[in-house]
This record gives sequence, C-alpha cells and structure tokens, in this order.
Amino acid sequence: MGRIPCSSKEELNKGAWTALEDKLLISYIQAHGEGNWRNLPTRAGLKRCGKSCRLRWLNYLRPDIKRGNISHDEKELIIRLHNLLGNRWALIAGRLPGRTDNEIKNYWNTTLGKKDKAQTSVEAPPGKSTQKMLPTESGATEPSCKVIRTRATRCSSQVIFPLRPPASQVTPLKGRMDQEMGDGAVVEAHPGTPVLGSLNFEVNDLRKPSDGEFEERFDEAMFKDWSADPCLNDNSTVGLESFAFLLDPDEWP
DNA sequence: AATGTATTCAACCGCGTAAGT
DNA sequence: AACTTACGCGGTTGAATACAT
Repeated sequence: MGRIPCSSKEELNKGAWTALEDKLLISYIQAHGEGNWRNLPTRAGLKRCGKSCRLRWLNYLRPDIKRGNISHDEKELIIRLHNLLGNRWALIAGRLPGRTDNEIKNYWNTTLGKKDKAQTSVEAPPGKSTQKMLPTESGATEPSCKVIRTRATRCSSQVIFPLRPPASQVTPLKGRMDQEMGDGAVVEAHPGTPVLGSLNFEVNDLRKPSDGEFEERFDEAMFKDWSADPCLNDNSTVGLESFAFLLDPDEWP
C-alpha cells in the first residue's frame, strides 16, 4: 500500500507538546472543527502529523475532558465493562462521559489490571494462565470464558448467538472463528464483531443490528436488567443465565 | 542530599477497517 | 472488483515524577 508513516517525516516534531502547539491546535479546531486530520497540521501551522494532532486533541485538549480522580462509581463501571468487553477501551470510554480510551487504558493497566493480576496469581498456580477458572461438576477447573480477539478492530456491529438457534435460520458466519473456541466462549467475528453467548452448537443464526445500534445497547439499564436488551427479546431461547459467564463468578448467585 | 527503583500517563507505533476512487 | 488512503483502535514505550533506601 505504501502509506507514509508519521515517523518517516523527519521535519515533524515529536514528543511532548508545547503550550504554543496546544494553542495552535485548539484555535484551529475551534475555528474549523475536528476532522481532516491529515491536512490539519499544515493548515494550523503545526509541525506534527495528523495522527499526533488527533491524539492530542482527543486525549488532552478537548474541552469536555474530565481528568484524574476516577470515582468509585466509574471504577466499578470500568471493571464491569471490562468484564463484558475486554480491552475495548474506546467502547468502555464511550460509556464514561469525559473519559478517554487512553486514560481508561492507563488506569486499568496501572491500577485495576494490577489488582486483577495479583488476585488471579493467588487463585491460579504459578506458570498457568491468569484466566479466571470455574469449577466443573467433576471438580476440575476450566476457563469461565475465553476471549478471543483480533487486534485493533473497530466495533460497529455485534452478533448474538443464542443457545439453541432455530434450525430454520442458517446464515454463514462471515469472519474469523478461532478453532480454540469452546463452550461459553466470547469471540469476535471479523471485522470487529463481538459475539456473545454459548457456542455449543453449529455456528449459524446471526443477528446483525444496523450500524449505530451497538452503542445504544451498552447502556446502564443493560447492566441492571439484561432482559431489557431488545436483541434478547427477539430470541426467546436466550435466558439471563446464558450470560452468567460474563460476570464475576462471585457475583452470580 | 544523593541515588536507585517504581509508578504514572502522554505520546508513539503498527495494524485493521471503512470510505473513496 | 481492486486498489488507495485516512481514520481509529489497542499495545507499547519512555520521560517525568514519586517514593524508598
């Protein structure tokens, strides 16, 4: 493809932004709005790549950004959303007004992630996976769920697998299905499509909501009552229990 | 006070996706 | 349909700062 990486333009500034650069970027965006990041630096008189400008604006200069002091409620929400979505920082940030994906990612990696790691290292023997394990009927343990994910994918749609799909509806899954997938897996159909539910059946019966629906579905009400989710109402075979694996086992009765 | 170590977080990097041609 | 390009994302890095010795 031959795209020129930001870093190859040697005349561009790198590293920390100066107050003057910030001022130039803010005043340009205030006058012309966001977008067209590629041409923005030249027009704004900045020796930065568009990518860098975008990042600086989104993560630091935007007026609606809340900085620091993650509240207890926000922390709880981050933990729950992370349980649900994994490292989808942008999606998680979308549910936390004023917070950026970068901030949440940093917060997780420095604070919550460490706690999680410390906890799992106590639960799991050294050298083994830190994935949470659930006891089986036989007394052995198995992963509570698997999260298989491609990297840096955008989530613009979702696919829900019911536990027992109607045999009449058969649609081939477009995307990558990892062979490692087992029962109760959370997988991500390619491109950027999270798949929730058990896969203890042949892969068929997809529901693909229209663009924009996805964001709407992850709202606070959803965490209070899964049954409120309209995509579940369409499918009578899916019970709340089928999502138990998404939550911390300790919290599930 | 000086030095070493740990932590935080802004910024960079590379890749996947969507949109345009 | 194939190719190109801009954007957006998650992973990672490294400078700045805080803390410990």
